[in-house]
Amino acid sequence: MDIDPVASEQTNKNCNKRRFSDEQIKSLELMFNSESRPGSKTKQRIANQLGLHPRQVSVWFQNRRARSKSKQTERDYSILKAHYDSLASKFEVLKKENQTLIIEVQRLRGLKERPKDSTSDSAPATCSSNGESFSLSSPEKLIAKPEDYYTQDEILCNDKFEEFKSFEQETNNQENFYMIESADDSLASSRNYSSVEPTYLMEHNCIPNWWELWV
Amino acid sequence: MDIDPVASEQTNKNCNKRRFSDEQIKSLELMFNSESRPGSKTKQRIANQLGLHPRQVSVWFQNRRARSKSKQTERDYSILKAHYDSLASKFEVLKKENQTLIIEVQRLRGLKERPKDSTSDSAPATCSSNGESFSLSSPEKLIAKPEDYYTQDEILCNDKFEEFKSFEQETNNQENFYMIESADDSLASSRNYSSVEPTYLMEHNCIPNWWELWV
DNA sequence: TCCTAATAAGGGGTAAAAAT
DNA sequence: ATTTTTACCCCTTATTAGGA
Repeated sequence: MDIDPVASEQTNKNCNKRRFSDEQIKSLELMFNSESRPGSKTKQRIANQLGLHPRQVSVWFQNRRARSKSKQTERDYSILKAHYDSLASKFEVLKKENQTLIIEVQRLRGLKERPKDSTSDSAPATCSSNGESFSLSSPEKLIAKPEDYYTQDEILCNDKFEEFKSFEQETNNQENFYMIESADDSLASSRNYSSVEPTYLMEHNCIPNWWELWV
Repeated sequence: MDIDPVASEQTNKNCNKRRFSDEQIKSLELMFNSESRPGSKTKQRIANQLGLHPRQVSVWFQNRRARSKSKQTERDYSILKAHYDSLASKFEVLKKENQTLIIEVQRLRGLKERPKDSTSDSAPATCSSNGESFSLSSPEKLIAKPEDYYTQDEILCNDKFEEFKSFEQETNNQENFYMIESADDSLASSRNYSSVEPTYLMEHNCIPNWWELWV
């Protein structure tokens, strides 16, 4: 009833899902690169060339387009993530500079109002080198800044993404570094780090991940 | 050798591509919500309940998991984008504050060294509003950033990034505003602040970011 | 009638359990 | 210890429903 046997060596009658040969795939990919949406006649030509039904060629291009699109979503993610990381880095730099400026302002004000003071030697208190102390909690404590909160918040989220997007992990120990400052309850959701399933999907672990909770 | 148990491999006589009924789908979805990877016996039970081959149930769950995973990527994207936006907004706030601080420092220094100065008359002179370059070079020029390497070639071809780009661009205006004060690095980079020792700020631009260390 | 989105199913590859 | 079975992943082919 269905498929005509025109160009089919393989019985296409039943849903024989034989993969196309490597050459066929190669040619199709080549055509796809030059034109992802060929017209009917082009498809017909391709079909004749490769010994496929025009219908198969059509379907192949459709599927190929869909595949391309879905792959692009992943690429979008990593690009956006790169931008996020970059921005986070800049954020940190800016924050440190901000701290420096605050200290400088204090120093200058001290100079202005008092002859000299040793308030400026408190500069590099917590923002020392190594990675863990990154999220130094509010170095601007000198002058109460309303922005103090966003450090942990942002960084934590960033790490969450690191966690659940990395395909191979094995490094579950770095959670400590933000746990240090997450002593308060505001980060209760971090319990999920232990259940983030590194291998593609959740295993027998039936705990839903945090991002699944609001679908 | 053949598999008699539940999930018999018996090829469906014909490729019944009929979609499952809405009821079947509904039940399956319900089961999936409670358990995305049912065991054989569960699948058998479901199959019996819904009048499907165990094989079909198995396949359905597999496909459903795959679907879930790919949707997850999209959700990750929007979550990440939300975080990006949030961080960007905080970045802007911080930047404005930074500018205020710079002006204040200038004012204080002016007070100290000269009787008076009008350094605070910086107006948004150059609000360039041209379009597409997301990786506009500016916002962080005040401190040389190694992350500037991501250039627009990765960005183009992304329709998803349209909003993203436009946001970046819209935040650009204030950057220019800020740049006025920091056109030369004499003020912007805290390097010149004599009292505070800010070398830790920008000496190691090429150090990988802390979150890159364990990706 | 073209398309896209969703989806059922085939088939290869693989890891771990079960059987030899 | 090896082979076989089983279950699952990934990717693919094909079908169906619906939109412009």
